Amino acid sequence: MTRITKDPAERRQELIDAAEQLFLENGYGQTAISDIVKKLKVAQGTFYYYFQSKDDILDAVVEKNVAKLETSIKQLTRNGNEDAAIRLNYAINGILEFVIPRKEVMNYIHQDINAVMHARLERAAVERLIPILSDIVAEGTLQGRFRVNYPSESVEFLIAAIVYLFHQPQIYLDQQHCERLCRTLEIMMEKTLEVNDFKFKLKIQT
Amino acid sequence: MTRITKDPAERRQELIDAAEQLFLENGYGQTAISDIVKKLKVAQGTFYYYFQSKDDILDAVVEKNVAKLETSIKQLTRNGNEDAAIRLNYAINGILEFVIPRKEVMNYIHQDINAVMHARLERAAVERLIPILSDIVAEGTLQGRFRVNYPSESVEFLIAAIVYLFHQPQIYLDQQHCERLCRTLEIMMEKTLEVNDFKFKLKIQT
Amino acid sequence: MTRITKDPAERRQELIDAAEQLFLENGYGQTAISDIVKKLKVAQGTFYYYFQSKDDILDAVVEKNVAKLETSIKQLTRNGNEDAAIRLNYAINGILEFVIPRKEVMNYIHQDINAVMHARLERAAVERLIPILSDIVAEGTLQGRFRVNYPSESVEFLIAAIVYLFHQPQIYLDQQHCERLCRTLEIMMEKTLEVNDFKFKLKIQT
Amino acid sequence: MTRITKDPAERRQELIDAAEQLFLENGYGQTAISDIVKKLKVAQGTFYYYFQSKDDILDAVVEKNVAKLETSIKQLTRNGNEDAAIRLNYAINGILEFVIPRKEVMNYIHQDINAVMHARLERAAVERLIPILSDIVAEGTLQGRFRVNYPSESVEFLIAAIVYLFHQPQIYLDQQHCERLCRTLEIMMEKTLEVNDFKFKLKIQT
DNA sequence: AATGAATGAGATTTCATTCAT
DNA sequence: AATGAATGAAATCTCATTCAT
Repeated sequence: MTRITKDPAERRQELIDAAEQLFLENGYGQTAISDIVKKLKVAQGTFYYYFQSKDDILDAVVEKNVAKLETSIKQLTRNGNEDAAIRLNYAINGILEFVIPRKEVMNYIHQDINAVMHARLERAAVERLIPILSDIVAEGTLQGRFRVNYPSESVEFLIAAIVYLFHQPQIYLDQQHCERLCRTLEIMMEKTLEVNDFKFKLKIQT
Repeated sequence: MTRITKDPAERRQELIDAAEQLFLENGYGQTAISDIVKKLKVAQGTFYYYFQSKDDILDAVVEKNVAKLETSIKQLTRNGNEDAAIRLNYAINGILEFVIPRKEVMNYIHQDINAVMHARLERAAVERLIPILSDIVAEGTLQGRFRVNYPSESVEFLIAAIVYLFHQPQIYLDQQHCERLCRTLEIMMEKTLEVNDFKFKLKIQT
Repeated sequence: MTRITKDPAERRQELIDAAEQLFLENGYGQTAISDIVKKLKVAQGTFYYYFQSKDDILDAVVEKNVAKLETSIKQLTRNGNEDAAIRLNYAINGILEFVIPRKEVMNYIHQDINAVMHARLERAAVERLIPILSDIVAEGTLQGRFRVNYPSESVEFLIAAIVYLFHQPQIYLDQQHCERLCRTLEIMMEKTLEVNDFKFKLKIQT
Repeated sequence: MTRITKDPAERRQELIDAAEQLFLENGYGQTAISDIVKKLKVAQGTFYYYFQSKDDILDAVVEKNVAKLETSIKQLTRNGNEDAAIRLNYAINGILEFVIPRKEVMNYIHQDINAVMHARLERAAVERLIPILSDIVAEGTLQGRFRVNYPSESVEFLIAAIVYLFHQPQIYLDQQHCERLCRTLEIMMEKTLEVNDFKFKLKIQT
C-alpha cells in the first residue's frame, strides 16, 4: 500500500541479509521467497526486481560470505614481511573462526537441512582460499621455511581438513574431541610442511 | 492393470535400486516418487507400502551404498597378519575406487544438484569408515609401523581428504592435477604416520 | 489465461460463496478445493492466497452464516419496549426460518454427508443464540411476563429443540408431523415459561 | 503368515469392537481400515471378508450401540405395572447414563472429529427411543398420570434435550452448569407433562 | 476363512514466478 | 521502483478396495 522507496543498493543488501538469516535458520529449501519479503515487509514483486530467481539470491548470499572471508584472510596475512608460518597460522585460525559456526547458529544447521547452501558455500570458499594459502606456502617454501613438494595441493587438503571440521556438529558436544582434532591438525601441518622451530596453534572457540 | 506380486524383499530392493539411479541421474530433489514407480511400472501406492516417505527411501539408498562400501573395505583389510601400511593402502584405494564416481555418473553430479544425497552419504560413510581405518592405524602404531599421536583423529583428516577428492569435479578434466593430488596425499600420509620403508600408492581411475 | 485481478475482499467473498454452495450440494468431504476454484475459474493457488486450508474456509462459511443469523435475530428482537413474549416468538420464528433448510437444499443434506459442516454450524449457532434469547427470557422474567427458574438453561433446551427440527429430514415429507411438532413446541414453551395471555405461533415454511 | 482361524461370529465381533474403539479415539474419518486390522493382527483382506466397506462397519458399530441402548432402556422400563412417571424417570436416566460419554472418552470426542459417527448414532438412537418413551408417556396419559396433547412429539423434544446434553463437552468442566441443566430439564418435564406429586430426578455422573 | 501385496485415483498444499497497475 | 494478487504445475502422501494365492 504505502510504498517505501529506498536506495536500490541498500534494498538489495537488505534482501540478501534477510535471505541469509532465513537460509541459516530454516534451510534454503525451507525458505520461501514469501518469507524473505515478509521479513522486510516489501512486496513479492520487489524481490524479482532485484533478483532473477531464488537461486540467484543464494549466489548473492554465498558471494557475500565468501567475499567477507576472503577479505578477512587477506587482511590477516597481508604483511609479506612476516614469517610464512605465522602468516599461515593466522590464516588458518581466521578461517576456523569464520567458518566454524557459532554455537547458536549450530542449532539450525543440524541434519542436512542446509546441504544445498553448504555445498555452494564450501565450493566457493575453497576456490577463493586456495590461492591465498598457496601463495603463503609457496613463499615459505622459497624462503626455506617449509619443505613441501606440492604446495598448492597440500593446501587443498589442509582446507579439506577445515571443511571437515565445519561439518562435524559434535564439535560442540565433545570438547575433548575438538581439542584432539586441533592438536592433530597442528601436528599434521608441522609434519607435512616440515617446519621446524614453530608450533602451529589452532583454536576453535565454541 | 494386471497385478504382479513379488517377494517383498525383492520389490523393496527394486524400489531402492530405481530410486538410486534416478537420484544420481536427476538429483534427489528433482526425482518425484512418481518417477520411481513409473520406472518400475508399479502403482504409486506400492511405493508407500514399502517406504514411509521420500526421505525414508533416501536413507535406504544411502544405507545400501554405505553398507557395500563398509563390506568392501573390511574385505580388503581383513587379513590381520598383513603389514598395517599395506592394509591401509588397500583401504584407501578401496575407498577411492568406490567413492570417486565414474566419469559417466559425474555428468549428473555437477553443481549441487545432489547436495542433499551427498551430505547424507558422506556423513554415513565417514562414520562407518573411521573405526575401520582407526583400527588399522592403531595396530600399526602398536607394531611400531607408524608413529602418530592421535591415530583416530588423523584418520578423520585422512578421510576428509578423500571426501574432498570426491567433491572435486575437475578431477576428470585435469589429469595432471589429479596425479598431483594423489602424490600429495601419499606424501602427507607418509609424513603424518612417520612410516618408513613404505610408499603409499594411490590410484584414481578416471 | 488472462489474469483477472479483483478487490481482495470481493474475491474472498466469492470463494466463500462458492465453497458454501458446493459444501451444501456435495458435502464438505466430497468437495475438493479444485472444485471451488474451477467454479470461479481461478487458479488453485488463488485459493491458498486467501485461505490457509480447507478447514479454514469451512470456518469462514460457518462464520458467514452464523453472523447472518445473529444479525437477523438481533434485528428482529431489537425493540426492547416490545413484549418479551412477542420478541421471543419473533426470535424463534426467525431462527426456524433461517435454519430449516429450504426444500431444494434438503435434497443434498440427506444422510450424514454434511455431518461435519452441520456439527460446526450448530455449535457456533448455539453459542451465539443463547445469550440473545437468554436476555429476552431474563427480561421477560423480570417483567413478570414469564416465570422460569433457570432462564438461560431453559433457552438452551429451547434451542436444542430447534436444532432437533433442523435434523429431521422427514419434516418435509410429513406435513402433519411437522405441524404437530410446531404445536408441541408452542405448548412446551407456554408451559415452561408459564406465560399467560399469549400464544406462541411457530411456522415452518416448507 | 500363520493363519488363525476363528469362529466367524467372534471374528466379526472383534472387528466391530476394535473399530468402535478406534472410531471413538481417533474419529471415523481418521481411522483407516489398516488401523483396525493392525489392532487385531489380521490381514487387510480379512476385513473385507466380513464387511463390504468402511461405511458398513460404521453401521455395525452404530447398531451395536443402539441395540445395547434399546435393550437397556426396555429392561429398565419393562415393568408395566409401575408408575409411568417412575418408568419415564428410569428411562431418561438410563439414556443419560448410556449416552453421556465417560469423562475419559470425552477427551477424544472434542471438536467435530466424530461428527460423522455422532450424526449416525444420534439418528438411529432417536428413532429407536421415540417409540419406547412414547409408549410410556401415552400410557401415563391414559392413566391420567400425565396431561399432554402430543405425547409422541413431546417425547421427541425430550430426547432432543438429551441429545443436546450429549453434545456439550463442557458438561464436565462446569459442574454447576451441569447441575442447572439437570434441574431445568426436570422442571420442564414436570411442566410439560403436567405431572403432580412426582419429582423427576436426573443425574449425570461425571 | 484368511492373507497381504498391490492398486490408483485423488486430495491437499506449496511456491517460484508473472504481470497489470 | 514497487506493489501484491494471481498463476498453475507439480509434488507428496492417503487409503478404501481388490485379488491372486
